[in-house]
Amino acid sequence: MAENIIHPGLTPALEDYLETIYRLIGEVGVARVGDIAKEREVKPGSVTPAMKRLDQMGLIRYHQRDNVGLTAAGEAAARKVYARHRILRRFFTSILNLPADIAERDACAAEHSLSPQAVDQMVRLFEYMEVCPEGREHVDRFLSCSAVHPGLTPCPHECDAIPLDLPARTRRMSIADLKPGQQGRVQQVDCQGAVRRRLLDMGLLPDTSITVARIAPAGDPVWIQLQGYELALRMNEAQAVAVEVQE
Amino acid sequence: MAENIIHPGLTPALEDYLETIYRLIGEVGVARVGDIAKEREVKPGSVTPAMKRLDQMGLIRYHQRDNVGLTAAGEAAARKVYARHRILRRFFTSILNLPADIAERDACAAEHSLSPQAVDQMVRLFEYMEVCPEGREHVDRFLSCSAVHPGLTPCPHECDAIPLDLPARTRRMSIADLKPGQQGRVQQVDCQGAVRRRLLDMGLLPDTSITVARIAPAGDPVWIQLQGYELALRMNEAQAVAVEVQE
DNA sequence: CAGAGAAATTAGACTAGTCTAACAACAGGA
DNA sequence: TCCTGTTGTTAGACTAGTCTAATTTCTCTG
Repeated sequence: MAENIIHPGLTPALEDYLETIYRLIGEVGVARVGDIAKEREVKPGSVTPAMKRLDQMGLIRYHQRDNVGLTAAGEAAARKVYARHRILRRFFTSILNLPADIAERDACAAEHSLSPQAVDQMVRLFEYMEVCPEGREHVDRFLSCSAVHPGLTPCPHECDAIPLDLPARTRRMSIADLKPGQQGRVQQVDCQGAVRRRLLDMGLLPDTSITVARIAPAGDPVWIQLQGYELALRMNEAQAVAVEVQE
Repeated sequence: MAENIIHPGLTPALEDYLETIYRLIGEVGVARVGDIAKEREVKPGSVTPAMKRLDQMGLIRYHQRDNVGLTAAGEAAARKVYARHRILRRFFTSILNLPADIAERDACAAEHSLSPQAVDQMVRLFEYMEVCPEGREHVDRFLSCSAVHPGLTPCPHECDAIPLDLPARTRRMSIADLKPGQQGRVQQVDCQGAVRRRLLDMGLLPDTSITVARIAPAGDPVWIQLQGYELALRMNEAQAVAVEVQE
Protein backbone atom coordinates (compact mmCIF):
# COMPACT_ATOMS: atom_id res chain seq x y z
CA MET A 1 0.00 0.00 0.00
CA ALA A 2 1.39 3.40 -1.00
CA GLU A 3 2.18 5.55 2.00
CA ASN A 4 0.29 8.76 2.52
CA ILE A 5 1.77 12.01 1.22
CA ILE A 6 0.48 14.20 4.03
CA HIS A 7 1.09 12.19 7.17
CA PRO A 8 1.85 8.49 7.64
CA GLY A 9 -1.22 6.37 8.19
CA LEU A 10 -3.80 8.89 7.01
CA THR A 11 -6.53 7.68 4.70
CA PRO A 12 -8.54 9.97 2.40
CA ALA A 13 -11.50 9.79 4.78
CA LEU A 14 -9.38 10.76 7.77
CA GLU A 15 -7.85 13.62 5.77
CA ASP A 16 -11.36 14.86 5.09
CA TYR A 17 -12.20 14.75 8.77
CA LEU A 18 -9.02 16.59 9.61
CA GLU A 19 -9.67 19.25 7.00
CA THR A 20 -13.25 19.68 8.21
CA ILE A 21 -12.06 20.14 11.77
CA TYR A 22 -9.47 22.65 10.61
CA ARG A 23 -12.04 24.71 8.74
CA LEU A 24 -14.60 24.57 11.52
CA ILE A 25 -12.12 25.78 14.12
CA GLY A 26 -10.84 28.49 11.79
CA GLU A 27 -14.26 29.72 10.73
CA VAL A 28 -16.64 28.93 13.57
CA GLY A 29 -14.21 28.66 16.45
CA VAL A 30 -15.05 25.14 17.60
CA ALA A 31 -15.45 21.71 16.04
CA ARG A 32 -18.24 19.58 17.45
CA VAL A 33 -19.10 16.05 16.38
CA GLY A 34 -22.49 17.10 15.05
CA ASP A 35 -21.06 19.88 12.92
CA ILE A 36 -18.35 17.64 11.55
CA ALA A 37 -21.01 15.11 10.60
CA LYS A 38 -23.15 17.75 8.90
CA GLU A 39 -20.18 19.17 7.02
CA ARG A 40 -19.01 15.78 5.77
CA GLU A 41 -22.56 14.59 5.13
CA VAL A 42 -22.25 11.50 7.29
CA LYS A 43 -24.12 10.44 10.41
CA PRO A 44 -22.72 11.39 13.82
CA GLY A 45 -22.25 7.71 14.58
CA SER A 46 -19.60 7.57 11.88
CA VAL A 47 -17.66 10.49 13.29
CA THR A 48 -16.86 9.17 16.76
CA PRO A 49 -14.70 6.21 15.66
CA ALA A 50 -12.84 8.46 13.22
CA MET A 51 -12.11 10.92 16.03
CA LYS A 52 -10.75 8.08 18.13
CA ARG A 53 -8.37 7.08 15.41
CA LEU A 54 -7.18 10.61 14.73
CA ASP A 55 -6.65 11.05 18.46
CA GLN A 56 -4.60 7.87 18.63
CA MET A 57 -2.49 9.08 15.75
CA GLY A 58 -1.76 12.23 17.70
CA LEU A 59 -3.43 14.55 15.21
CA ILE A 60 -6.33 15.75 17.32
CA ARG A 61 -7.15 16.10 21.00
CA TYR A 62 -10.38 14.26 21.60
CA HIS A 63 -12.20 13.59 24.83
CA GLN A 64 -15.64 12.08 25.07
CA ARG A 65 -18.40 14.59 24.47
CA ASP A 66 -16.02 17.48 24.23
CA ASN A 67 -15.02 19.79 21.42
CA VAL A 68 -12.32 18.52 19.14
CA GLY A 69 -8.97 20.33 19.05
CA LEU A 70 -6.06 19.99 16.65
CA THR A 71 -2.57 19.14 17.83
CA ALA A 72 0.39 20.88 16.22
CA ALA A 73 0.91 17.86 13.95
CA GLY A 74 -2.78 17.76 13.09
CA GLU A 75 -2.84 21.44 12.28
CA ALA A 76 0.14 21.03 9.97
CA ALA A 77 -1.39 18.02 8.23
CA ALA A 78 -4.74 19.77 7.84
CA ARG A 79 -3.07 22.82 6.39
CA LYS A 80 -1.34 20.67 3.81
CA VAL A 81 -4.58 19.05 2.74
CA TYR A 82 -6.40 22.36 2.66
CA ALA A 83 -3.61 23.97 0.64
CA ARG A 84 -4.04 21.25 -1.98
CA HIS A 85 -7.76 21.81 -1.92
CA ARG A 86 -7.45 25.53 -2.47
CA ILE A 87 -4.85 25.34 -5.20
CA LEU A 88 -6.93 22.79 -7.11
CA ARG A 89 -10.12 24.75 -6.69
CA ARG A 90 -8.42 27.85 -7.95
CA PHE A 91 -7.02 25.97 -10.92
CA PHE A 92 -10.46 24.67 -11.81
CA THR A 93 -12.16 28.03 -11.48
CA SER A 94 -9.63 30.50 -12.77
CA ILE A 95 -7.84 28.52 -15.45
CA LEU A 96 -10.39 25.95 -16.55
CA ASN A 97 -13.22 28.41 -15.85
CA LEU A 98 -15.48 25.82 -14.23
CA PRO A 99 -18.49 26.86 -12.13
CA ALA A 100 -17.76 27.11 -8.41
CA ASP A 101 -19.70 24.02 -7.36
CA ILE A 102 -18.05 21.72 -9.87
CA ALA A 103 -14.62 23.14 -9.07
CA GLU A 104 -15.28 22.50 -5.41
CA ARG A 105 -16.28 18.88 -5.97
CA ASP A 106 -13.37 18.14 -8.26
CA ALA A 107 -10.93 19.75 -5.85
CA CYS A 108 -12.35 17.75 -2.94
CA ALA A 109 -11.81 14.51 -4.77
CA ALA A 110 -8.33 15.23 -6.10
CA GLU A 111 -6.83 16.83 -3.02
CA HIS A 112 -5.87 13.54 -1.40
CA SER A 113 -3.50 12.36 -4.03
CA LEU A 114 -1.85 15.37 -5.62
CA SER A 115 1.94 15.09 -5.43
CA PRO A 116 3.95 17.88 -3.81
CA GLN A 117 5.62 18.43 -7.17
CA ALA A 118 2.29 19.07 -8.83
CA VAL A 119 1.31 21.47 -6.06
CA ASP A 120 4.58 23.31 -6.51
CA GLN A 121 4.14 23.68 -10.25
CA MET A 122 0.52 24.75 -9.98
CA VAL A 123 1.59 27.40 -7.53
CA ARG A 124 4.22 28.56 -9.99
CA LEU A 125 1.52 28.86 -12.58
CA PHE A 126 -0.44 31.21 -10.36
CA GLU A 127 2.69 33.08 -9.40
CA TYR A 128 3.34 33.56 -13.07
CA MET A 129 -0.14 35.01 -13.43
CA GLU A 130 0.46 37.37 -10.50
CA VAL A 131 3.99 38.38 -11.19
CA CYS A 132 4.51 38.40 -14.93
CA PRO A 133 2.59 41.03 -16.87
CA GLU A 134 1.91 38.41 -19.52
CA GLY A 135 0.66 35.65 -17.28
CA ARG A 136 -2.97 36.59 -16.76
CA GLU A 137 -3.23 37.74 -20.33
CA HIS A 138 -2.15 34.36 -21.65
CA VAL A 139 -4.85 32.57 -19.69
CA ASP A 140 -7.43 35.11 -20.82
CA ARG A 141 -6.41 34.54 -24.41
CA PHE A 142 -7.10 30.86 -24.00
CA LEU A 143 -10.43 31.48 -22.32
CA SER A 144 -11.50 33.94 -24.98
CA CYS A 145 -10.20 32.02 -27.99
CA SER A 146 -13.15 31.54 -30.30
CA ALA A 147 -11.39 28.71 -32.06
CA VAL A 148 -11.81 26.44 -29.06
CA HIS A 149 -14.73 28.08 -27.26
CA PRO A 150 -17.81 28.16 -29.44
CA GLY A 151 -20.21 31.03 -29.07
CA LEU A 152 -17.56 33.62 -28.48
CA THR A 153 -17.09 36.43 -30.92
CA PRO A 154 -14.15 35.96 -33.24
CA CYS A 155 -10.73 35.99 -31.64
CA PRO A 156 -9.86 39.56 -30.70
CA HIS A 157 -6.17 38.87 -30.96
CA GLU A 158 -5.84 38.81 -34.72
CA CYS A 159 -5.20 35.12 -34.57
CA ASP A 160 -6.89 33.05 -37.21
CA ALA A 161 -6.42 29.91 -35.15
CA ILE A 162 -4.76 27.99 -37.93
CA PRO A 163 -1.23 26.91 -37.12
CA LEU A 164 0.47 28.91 -39.83
CA ASP A 165 3.79 27.19 -39.48
CA LEU A 166 2.45 23.81 -40.56
CA PRO A 167 2.77 22.76 -44.19
CA ALA A 168 -0.38 23.72 -46.06
CA ARG A 169 -1.49 20.18 -46.88
CA THR A 170 -1.64 19.16 -43.23
CA ARG A 171 -3.92 22.00 -42.26
CA ARG A 172 -7.61 21.66 -41.48
CA MET A 173 -7.80 18.02 -42.38
CA SER A 174 -10.39 15.90 -40.65
CA ILE A 175 -10.71 12.15 -40.23
CA ALA A 176 -13.24 12.27 -43.06
CA ASP A 177 -10.45 13.37 -45.39
CA LEU A 178 -8.22 10.38 -44.63
CA LYS A 179 -8.03 7.30 -46.83
CA PRO A 180 -8.04 3.77 -45.44
CA GLY A 181 -4.64 2.95 -44.01
CA GLN A 182 -3.72 6.57 -43.43
CA GLN A 183 -2.69 7.58 -39.95
CA GLY A 184 -3.51 10.85 -38.25
CA ARG A 185 -2.87 12.69 -35.02
CA VAL A 186 -5.88 14.42 -33.46
CA GLN A 187 -5.53 18.18 -33.14
CA GLN A 188 -9.01 19.31 -32.26
CA VAL A 189 -12.51 17.96 -31.70
CA ASP A 190 -14.37 20.75 -33.39
CA CYS A 191 -17.95 20.27 -32.26
CA GLN A 192 -20.15 20.83 -29.23
CA GLY A 193 -22.58 19.29 -26.84
CA ALA A 194 -23.42 15.63 -27.06
CA VAL A 195 -21.27 14.96 -30.09
CA ARG A 196 -18.21 16.45 -28.46
CA ARG A 197 -18.86 14.60 -25.23
CA ARG A 198 -19.21 11.35 -27.14
CA LEU A 199 -16.00 11.84 -29.09
CA LEU A 200 -14.02 12.75 -25.99
CA ASP A 201 -15.45 9.77 -24.11
CA MET A 202 -14.32 7.59 -26.99
CA GLY A 203 -10.80 8.77 -26.41
CA LEU A 204 -10.44 11.13 -29.34
CA LEU A 205 -8.32 13.64 -27.46
CA PRO A 206 -5.72 16.02 -28.88
CA ASP A 207 -2.44 14.24 -29.65
CA THR A 208 -4.09 10.82 -30.02
CA SER A 209 -2.98 8.70 -32.97
CA ILE A 210 -5.64 7.02 -35.06
CA THR A 211 -5.65 5.01 -38.29
CA VAL A 212 -8.53 4.79 -40.69
CA ALA A 213 -9.38 1.09 -41.01
CA ARG A 214 -12.11 1.19 -43.63
CA ILE A 215 -14.85 3.39 -44.95
CA ALA A 216 -18.37 2.33 -45.84
CA PRO A 217 -19.30 2.72 -49.54
CA ALA A 218 -21.41 5.80 -48.81
CA GLY A 219 -18.59 7.24 -46.69
CA ASP A 220 -20.59 6.74 -43.51
CA PRO A 221 -19.58 5.23 -41.14
CA VAL A 222 -15.81 5.41 -41.01
CA TRP A 223 -14.07 2.76 -38.95
CA ILE A 224 -10.95 3.86 -37.18
CA GLN A 225 -8.30 2.07 -35.20
CA LEU A 226 -7.66 3.56 -31.76
CA GLN A 227 -5.53 2.05 -29.01
CA GLY A 228 -5.91 -1.38 -30.57
CA TYR A 229 -9.68 -1.15 -30.85
CA GLU A 230 -11.88 -0.46 -33.83
CA LEU A 231 -14.43 2.31 -33.59
CA ALA A 232 -17.20 3.44 -35.95
CA LEU A 233 -17.68 7.16 -36.54
CA ARG A 234 -20.60 8.81 -38.24
CA MET A 235 -19.75 11.18 -41.04
CA ASN A 236 -20.44 14.30 -38.97
CA GLU A 237 -18.27 12.95 -36.18
CA ALA A 238 -15.39 12.13 -38.52
CA GLN A 239 -15.59 15.60 -40.02
CA ALA A 240 -15.43 17.21 -36.60
CA VAL A 241 -12.11 15.64 -35.68
CA ALA A 242 -9.29 17.78 -37.06
CA VAL A 243 -6.15 15.75 -37.64
CA GLU A 244 -2.61 16.17 -38.80
CA VAL A 245 -1.71 13.46 -41.31
CA GLN A 246 1.17 11.25 -40.28
CA GLU A 247 3.81 9.67 -42.58
CA MET B 1 -23.37 8.12 -1.82
CA ALA B 2 -22.54 10.11 -4.94
CA GLU B 3 -23.24 8.16 -8.09
CA ASN B 4 -20.39 7.26 -10.38
CA ILE B 5 -19.60 9.55 -13.32
CA ILE B 6 -18.52 6.79 -15.67
CA HIS B 7 -21.07 4.05 -15.19
CA PRO B 8 -23.59 3.48 -12.39
CA GLY B 9 -22.29 1.28 -9.60
CA LEU B 10 -18.62 1.46 -10.50
CA THR B 11 -16.13 2.05 -7.70
CA PRO B 12 -12.63 3.43 -8.24
CA ALA B 13 -11.16 -0.04 -7.79
CA LEU B 14 -13.49 -1.53 -10.38
CA GLU B 15 -12.67 1.31 -12.76
CA ASP B 16 -9.02 0.44 -12.37
CA TYR B 17 -9.71 -3.20 -13.18
CA LEU B 18 -11.71 -2.19 -16.20
CA GLU B 19 -9.02 0.15 -17.43
CA THR B 20 -6.36 -2.50 -16.91
CA ILE B 21 -8.37 -5.02 -18.92
CA TYR B 22 -8.89 -2.45 -21.65
CA ARG B 23 -5.19 -1.72 -21.92
CA LEU B 24 -4.16 -5.38 -21.79
CA ILE B 25 -6.53 -6.32 -24.58
CA GLY B 26 -5.47 -3.33 -26.64
CA GLU B 27 -1.75 -3.82 -26.16
CA VAL B 28 -1.20 -7.53 -25.55
CA GLY B 29 -4.34 -8.94 -27.13
CA VAL B 30 -5.69 -10.85 -24.13
CA ALA B 31 -6.44 -10.11 -20.48
CA ARG B 32 -5.68 -12.95 -18.07
CA VAL B 33 -6.24 -12.92 -14.33
CA GLY B 34 -2.53 -13.19 -13.59
CA ASP B 35 -1.63 -10.28 -15.84
CA ILE B 36 -4.37 -8.11 -14.40
CA ALA B 37 -3.08 -8.89 -10.92
CA LYS B 38 0.49 -8.04 -11.91
CA GLU B 39 -0.55 -4.81 -13.60
CA ARG B 40 -2.64 -3.64 -10.65
CA GLU B 41 -0.11 -4.91 -8.11
CA VAL B 42 -2.59 -7.07 -6.24
CA LYS B 43 -2.68 -10.82 -5.65
CA PRO B 44 -4.59 -13.01 -8.11
CA GLY B 45 -6.97 -13.96 -5.34
CA SER B 46 -8.22 -10.38 -5.27
CA VAL B 47 -8.90 -10.31 -8.99
CA THR B 48 -11.41 -13.14 -9.24
CA PRO B 49 -14.14 -11.57 -7.08
CA ALA B 50 -13.72 -8.25 -8.91
CA MET B 51 -14.18 -10.04 -12.23
CA LYS B 52 -17.35 -11.64 -10.94
CA ARG B 53 -18.76 -8.28 -10.03
CA LEU B 54 -17.83 -6.64 -13.30
CA ASP B 55 -19.39 -9.59 -15.10
CA GLN B 56 -22.60 -9.21 -13.11
CA MET B 57 -22.71 -5.54 -13.99
CA GLY B 58 -22.53 -6.47 -17.65
CA LEU B 59 -19.21 -4.76 -18.26
CA ILE B 60 -17.04 -7.80 -18.96
CA ARG B 61 -17.52 -11.36 -20.15
CA TYR B 62 -15.99 -13.64 -17.60
CA HIS B 63 -15.98 -17.40 -17.40
CA GLN B 64 -13.99 -19.42 -14.92
CA ARG B 65 -10.38 -19.87 -15.98
CA ASP B 66 -10.89 -18.14 -19.27
CA ASN B 67 -9.61 -14.89 -20.72
CA VAL B 68 -11.57 -11.81 -19.83
CA GLY B 69 -13.40 -9.92 -22.57
CA LEU B 70 -15.05 -6.51 -22.53
CA THR B 71 -18.70 -6.03 -23.43
CA ALA B 72 -19.69 -2.98 -25.48
CA ALA B 73 -20.72 -1.18 -22.30
CA GLY B 74 -17.47 -2.17 -20.60
CA GLU B 75 -15.42 -0.99 -23.53
CA ALA B 76 -17.19 2.36 -23.48
CA ALA B 77 -16.74 2.77 -19.74
CA ALA B 78 -13.07 1.78 -19.92
CA ARG B 79 -12.48 4.27 -22.73
CA LYS B 80 -13.97 7.04 -20.63
CA VAL B 81 -11.71 6.24 -17.69
CA TYR B 82 -8.68 5.91 -19.91
CA ALA B 83 -9.46 9.21 -21.66
CA ARG B 84 -9.44 10.93 -18.27
CA HIS B 85 -6.19 9.23 -17.45
CA ARG B 86 -4.52 10.37 -20.62
CA ILE B 87 -5.73 13.94 -20.49
CA LEU B 88 -4.57 14.29 -16.91
CA ARG B 89 -1.20 12.71 -17.62
CA ARG B 90 -0.69 15.04 -20.52
CA PHE B 91 -1.65 18.01 -18.41
CA PHE B 92 0.86 17.02 -15.75
CA THR B 93 3.68 16.40 -18.19
CA SER B 94 3.22 19.04 -20.82
CA ILE B 95 1.83 21.96 -18.84
CA LEU B 96 3.09 21.38 -15.33
CA ASN B 97 6.26 19.79 -16.70
CA LEU B 98 6.31 16.96 -14.15
CA PRO B 99 8.47 13.88 -14.69
CA ALA B 100 6.69 11.00 -16.40
CA ASP B 101 6.44 8.75 -13.36
CA ILE B 102 4.93 11.39 -11.10
CA ALA B 103 2.52 12.48 -13.82
CA GLU B 104 1.45 8.88 -14.23
CA ARG B 105 0.79 8.41 -10.52
CA ASP B 106 -1.10 11.66 -10.17
CA ALA B 107 -3.19 10.90 -13.23
CA CYS B 108 -4.01 7.42 -11.93
CA ALA B 109 -5.32 8.82 -8.68
CA ALA B 110 -7.31 11.70 -10.12
CA GLU B 111 -8.87 9.90 -13.08
CA HIS B 112 -11.76 8.48 -11.07
CA SER B 113 -13.29 11.74 -10.02
CA LEU B 114 -12.66 14.30 -12.73
CA SER B 115 -15.91 15.87 -13.89
CA PRO B 116 -16.84 15.78 -17.57
CA GLN B 117 -16.74 19.57 -17.55
CA ALA B 118 -13.14 19.56 -16.37
CA VAL B 119 -12.23 17.02 -19.04
CA ASP B 120 -13.87 19.19 -21.65
CA GLN B 121 -12.00 22.32 -20.60
CA MET B 122 -8.67 20.53 -20.33
CA VAL B 123 -9.17 19.25 -23.83
CA ARG B 124 -9.89 22.79 -24.97
CA LEU B 125 -6.63 23.86 -23.43
CA PHE B 126 -4.75 21.31 -25.51
CA GLU B 127 -6.77 22.21 -28.58
CA TYR B 128 -5.76 25.78 -28.01
CA MET B 129 -2.14 24.67 -27.93
CA GLU B 130 -2.58 22.73 -31.17
CA VAL B 131 -4.73 25.12 -33.08
CA CYS B 132 -3.80 28.63 -32.05
CA PRO B 133 -0.35 29.83 -33.03
CA GLU B 134 -0.06 31.44 -29.62
CA GLY B 135 -1.12 28.50 -27.50
CA ARG B 136 2.06 26.48 -27.22
CA GLU B 137 4.07 29.67 -26.96
CA HIS B 138 2.10 30.86 -23.94
CA VAL B 139 2.77 27.65 -22.06
CA ASP B 140 6.44 27.79 -23.00
CA ARG B 141 6.64 31.31 -21.68
CA PHE B 142 5.34 30.12 -18.35
CA LEU B 143 7.73 27.19 -18.27
CA SER B 144 10.69 29.36 -19.15
CA CYS B 145 9.83 32.33 -16.95
CA SER B 146 12.82 32.95 -14.73
CA ALA B 147 10.68 34.90 -12.30
CA VAL B 148 8.91 31.76 -11.15
CA HIS B 149 11.41 29.06 -12.13
CA PRO B 150 14.71 29.58 -10.39
CA GLY B 151 17.86 28.55 -12.16
CA LEU B 152 16.71 29.60 -15.58
CA THR B 153 18.49 32.34 -17.43
CA PRO B 154 16.69 35.66 -17.27
CA CYS B 155 13.37 35.86 -19.00
CA PRO B 156 13.97 35.92 -22.76
CA HIS B 157 10.75 37.80 -23.36
CA GLU B 158 11.81 41.23 -22.17
CA CYS B 159 9.55 40.86 -19.22
CA ASP B 160 10.94 42.08 -15.93
CA ALA B 161 8.35 40.08 -14.03
CA ILE B 162 7.07 43.03 -12.06
CA PRO B 163 3.41 43.79 -12.63
CA LEU B 164 3.89 47.23 -14.11
CA ASP B 165 0.26 48.21 -13.90
CA LEU B 166 0.18 48.05 -10.10
CA PRO B 167 0.73 51.24 -8.10
CA ALA B 168 4.39 51.57 -7.19
CA ARG B 169 3.96 51.28 -3.45
CA THR B 170 2.29 47.89 -3.69
CA ARG B 171 5.13 46.39 -5.68
CA ARG B 172 7.73 43.96 -4.38
CA MET B 173 6.51 44.13 -0.82
CA SER B 174 7.01 41.11 1.36
CA ILE B 175 5.40 40.07 4.62
CA ALA B 176 8.52 41.39 6.34
CA ASP B 177 7.60 44.89 5.16
CA LEU B 178 4.13 44.83 6.73
CA LYS B 179 3.34 46.40 10.09
CA PRO B 180 1.21 44.68 12.70
CA GLY B 181 -2.44 44.91 11.74
CA GLN B 182 -1.73 45.33 8.04
CA GLN B 183 -3.33 42.89 5.67
CA GLY B 184 -1.76 41.49 2.53
CA ARG B 185 -2.57 39.21 -0.37
CA VAL B 186 0.11 36.69 -1.31
CA GLN B 187 1.44 37.09 -4.83
CA GLN B 188 4.48 34.87 -4.86
CA VAL B 189 6.47 32.56 -2.63
CA ASP B 190 9.89 33.55 -3.85
CA CYS B 191 12.19 30.85 -2.52
CA GLN B 192 13.17 27.27 -3.22
CA GLY B 193 13.54 23.83 -1.80
CA ALA B 194 12.61 23.10 1.77
CA VAL B 195 11.65 26.68 2.60
CA ARG B 196 9.26 26.86 -0.34
CA ARG B 197 7.79 23.48 0.46
CA ARG B 198 7.24 24.54 4.05
CA LEU B 199 5.55 27.81 3.13
CA LEU B 200 3.26 26.14 0.59
CA ASP B 201 2.37 23.42 3.09
CA MET B 202 1.48 26.16 5.54
CA GLY B 203 -1.05 27.45 3.05
CA LEU B 204 0.80 30.51 1.83
CA LEU B 205 -0.42 30.21 -1.74
CA PRO B 206 -0.91 32.97 -4.26
CA ASP B 207 -4.13 34.91 -3.62
CA THR B 208 -4.24 34.02 0.07
CA SER B 209 -5.07 36.81 2.49
CA ILE B 210 -2.93 37.19 5.61
CA THR B 211 -2.71 39.72 8.43
CA VAL B 212 0.39 40.45 10.44
CA ALA B 213 -0.52 39.83 14.06
CA ARG B 214 2.66 40.86 15.83
CA ILE B 215 6.39 41.05 15.30
CA ALA B 216 9.06 40.04 17.76
CA PRO B 217 11.30 42.86 18.96
CA ALA B 218 14.19 41.70 16.80
CA GLY B 219 11.82 41.36 13.85
CA ASP B 220 12.08 37.58 13.93
CA PRO B 221 9.73 35.79 14.13
CA VAL B 222 6.70 37.43 12.57
CA TRP B 223 3.33 36.07 13.61
CA ILE B 224 0.67 36.13 10.96
CA GLN B 225 -3.01 35.38 10.94
CA LEU B 226 -4.07 32.87 8.26
CA GLN B 227 -7.48 31.25 7.92
CA GLY B 228 -8.20 31.97 11.55
CA TYR B 229 -4.93 30.49 12.79
CA GLU B 230 -1.77 32.16 13.95
CA LEU B 231 1.49 31.15 12.36
CA ALA B 232 5.09 32.08 13.12
CA LEU B 233 7.42 32.90 10.26
CA ARG B 234 11.17 33.27 10.42
CA MET B 235 12.57 36.45 8.96
CA ASN B 236 13.84 34.73 5.80
CA GLU B 237 10.45 33.11 5.29
CA ALA B 238 8.57 36.37 5.73
CA GLN B 239 10.88 38.08 3.28
CA ALA B 240 10.27 35.38 0.69
CA VAL B 241 6.51 35.91 0.57
CA ALA B 242 5.72 38.72 -1.85
CA VAL B 243 2.44 40.41 -1.01
CA GLU B 244 0.17 43.12 -2.26
CA VAL B 245 -0.92 45.37 0.62
CA GLN B 246 -4.67 45.47 1.17
CA GLU B 247 -6.81 48.44 2.30
C1' DC C 1 -33.41 20.30 41.15
C1' DA C 2 -35.95 17.19 38.17
C1' DG C 3 -37.04 16.10 33.77
C1' DA C 4 -37.02 16.96 28.74
C1' DG C 5 -34.54 17.54 24.80
C1' DA C 6 -30.25 17.78 22.45
C1' DA C 7 -25.91 15.79 21.52
C1' DA C 8 -22.79 12.12 21.48
C1' DT C 9 -21.58 7.27 21.94
C1' DT C 10 -22.09 2.45 21.43
C1' DA C 11 -23.13 -1.92 19.36
C1' DG C 12 -24.17 -4.57 15.58
C1' DA C 13 -24.66 -5.05 10.63
C1' DC C 14 -23.13 -4.43 6.13
C1' DT C 15 -20.13 -3.37 1.83
C1' DA C 16 -15.85 -3.07 -0.53
C1' DG C 17 -11.41 -4.43 -0.97
C1' DT C 18 -7.52 -6.67 0.20
C1' DC C 19 -4.53 -10.69 1.89
C1' DT C 20 -3.01 -15.65 2.76
C1' DA C 21 -3.05 -20.32 2.08
C1' DA C 22 -5.21 -24.35 0.66
C1' DC C 23 -7.15 -26.32 -3.30
C1' DA C 24 -8.65 -27.30 -8.29
C1' DA C 25 -8.01 -27.35 -13.25
C1' DC C 26 -5.43 -27.72 -17.11
C1' DA C 27 -1.61 -28.08 -20.45
C1' DG C 28 2.62 -30.12 -21.97
C1' DG C 29 6.21 -33.41 -21.61
C1' DA C 30 7.90 -37.98 -20.51
C1' DT D 1 -1.64 -41.71 -19.90
C1' DC D 2 0.00 -39.89 -15.95
C1' DC D 3 2.63 -36.38 -13.60
C1' DT D 4 4.03 -31.87 -12.73
C1' DG D 5 4.14 -27.01 -12.77
C1' DT D 6 1.50 -23.04 -13.87
C1' DT D 7 -2.60 -20.65 -13.40
C1' DG D 8 -6.78 -19.60 -11.28
C1' DT D 9 -10.32 -20.18 -7.53
C1' DT D 10 -12.00 -20.55 -3.00
C1' DA D 11 -12.55 -19.78 1.87
C1' DG D 12 -11.60 -17.33 5.79
C1' DA D 13 -9.64 -13.29 8.00
C1' DC D 14 -8.96 -8.54 8.39
C1' DT D 15 -9.32 -3.25 7.75
C1' DA D 16 -11.78 0.87 6.68
C1' DG D 17 -15.84 3.16 6.47
C1' DT D 18 -20.44 3.65 6.64
C1' DC D 19 -25.34 3.01 8.49
C1' DT D 20 -29.21 2.33 12.01
C1' DA D 21 -31.06 2.14 16.38
C1' DA D 22 -30.54 1.91 21.16
C1' DT D 23 -28.40 4.09 24.97
C1' DT D 24 -25.88 7.41 27.63
C1' DT D 25 -24.59 11.94 29.03
C1' DC D 26 -25.12 16.68 29.35
C1' DT D 27 -27.56 21.09 29.58
C1' DC D 28 -31.02 24.06 30.28
C1' DT D 29 -35.64 25.27 31.51
C1' DG D 30 -39.44 25.46 34.35
